[in-house]
Amino acid sequence: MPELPEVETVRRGLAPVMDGARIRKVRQHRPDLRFPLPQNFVNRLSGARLGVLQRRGKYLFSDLSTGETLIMHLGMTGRFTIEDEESRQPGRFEHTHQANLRHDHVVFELESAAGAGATVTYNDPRRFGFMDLVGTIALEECRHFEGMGPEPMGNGFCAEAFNTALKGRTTSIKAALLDQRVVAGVGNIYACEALFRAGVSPRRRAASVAGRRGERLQASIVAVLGDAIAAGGSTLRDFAGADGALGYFQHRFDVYGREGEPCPACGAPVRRLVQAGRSTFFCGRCQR
DNA sequence: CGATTAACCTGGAAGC
DNA sequence: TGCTTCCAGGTTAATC
Repeated sequence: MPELPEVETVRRGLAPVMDGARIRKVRQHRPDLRFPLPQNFVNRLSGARLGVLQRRGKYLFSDLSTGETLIMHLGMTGRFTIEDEESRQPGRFEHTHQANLRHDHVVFELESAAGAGATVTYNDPRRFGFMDLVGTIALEECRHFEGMGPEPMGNGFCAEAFNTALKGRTTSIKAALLDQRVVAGVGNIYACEALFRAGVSPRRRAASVAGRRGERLQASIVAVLGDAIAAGGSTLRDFAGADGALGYFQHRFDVYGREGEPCPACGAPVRRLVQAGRSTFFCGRCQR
């Protein structure tokens, strides 16, 4: 469920206990998530020291002292909980409402450089998330990262590159934004929000956006993601931000989930349509 | 070849 | 109350 801002918020929440920590033990409660967990997953992790937790698109990853890299994806409903082992107190990265324990699939028991213990639990009811171990040397070419588009908050994402990626595409601009090869990390919510901010119709052919509209849309993507990250990541349904507070950025969505409500810019009712099997929310008057 | 659709799962909300 | 239907922030194999 989480898109780039939420994954970045998760990264920031986990980093204090994961960066540089040693993995004492891993508990694996089932053989698979979306995919089978790697062979000997527990043994390949146990005893390893974690590097710095990083993010690429909607993926989290951390190098290990073993020469492998742990890659994690949250799917739609994946989330992490931190518990402080010594005090038995939930950490600041606790869900607002109790997660169903039967969906706690992987538990990392960690020990910081200072010797403090912490438990990081991965919970995922729908199991669309996954974890993988790949050789660190071949990380860029691994099946998860190969072909992924530029990081929207990085130097590689500029209007020129964005327009180039859109040229020749006959699919809708909405569907193109969801294609991780065009730009990494944008999902259904922020695709809708970026299109609204840019005043671009979600039904427009992607190729027809290249140009002035593409420049505006590229800037809108950066702006809306930046706002969401600054707000601590949006929260919706079963996802809680790093501080556990629900209802953060969700109140600031201009069009997503607001079918029938007035457009914040012109007052016309926000409309909903289905594209590529996903709901699109937009203003038919502001977005052309 | 690119573009769309169906499928993977569970749980919560809405409708009857 | 209980049952049914629809919907959900993602990805990808299968199909058009």
